[in-house]
Amino acid sequence: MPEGPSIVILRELIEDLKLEGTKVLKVIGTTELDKKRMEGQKVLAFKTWGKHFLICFKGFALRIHLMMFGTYRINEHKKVKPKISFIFKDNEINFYTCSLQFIEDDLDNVYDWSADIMSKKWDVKKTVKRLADHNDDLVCDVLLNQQLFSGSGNIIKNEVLYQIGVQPKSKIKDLPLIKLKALATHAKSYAFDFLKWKKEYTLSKHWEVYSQKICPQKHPIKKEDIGKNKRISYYCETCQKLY
DNA sequence: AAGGATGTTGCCTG
DNA sequence: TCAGGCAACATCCT
Repeated sequence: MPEGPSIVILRELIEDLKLEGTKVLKVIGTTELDKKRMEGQKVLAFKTWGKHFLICFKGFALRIHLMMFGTYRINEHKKVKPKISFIFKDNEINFYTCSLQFIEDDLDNVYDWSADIMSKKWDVKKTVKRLADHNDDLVCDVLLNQQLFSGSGNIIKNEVLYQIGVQPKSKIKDLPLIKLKALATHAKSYAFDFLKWKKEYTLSKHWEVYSQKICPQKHPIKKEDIGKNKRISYYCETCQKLY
């Protein structure tokens, strides 16, 4: 379900309901969090930061993270009980298998909005500069680093590395500047292609390496657990260079 | 139809 | 003491 673009789709769907400024009438669900706290409160805004979906109330916000298996339903529900459900006058929003957390601080203190690849504030030049602090990191790890590429996940990581012709095990310090720029540029452009394809239900048709057995050039694809978190990297040893 | 995976946290161990 | 490893969470597609 969730890489940054999927969360943007969720936000857009909810924005269409025009619920900002209206009150939550009831909050139910299996979560242990204080649901009463949100009842009768006006939603000031729905925001996203990378994979985080944020419901803003006066003085606090609820952070919803769909993790690996999270789902939601808008004005529908699944058979299983929701983790949390927001009942409005004419609408209901249900979230399943997600991680929930209240944020008490001002969101501007908590989040660097410019780190979100889906944000207008996200910037190639600035990201390339920031990469200088990650010289010893593998390129596959920086693409999962939510402080640098917030919203990027394993699909975006693998597809971007194929697009720029770089193997996941390459270290940042070994990449020529042009590849660092390509890394940042393609991360952003692929995230927006992801958004477009996801809306068309054609995302998986566009995968060139992720979950594939051969690359577009008909070479075999390697599948290997690489990096700090041992996430799966799919890559082509021929089309992608090891620096 | 069993196995794997779009993610993150926090505990345990050496 | 701290970094690394790994379980836990829980669902759906292949």
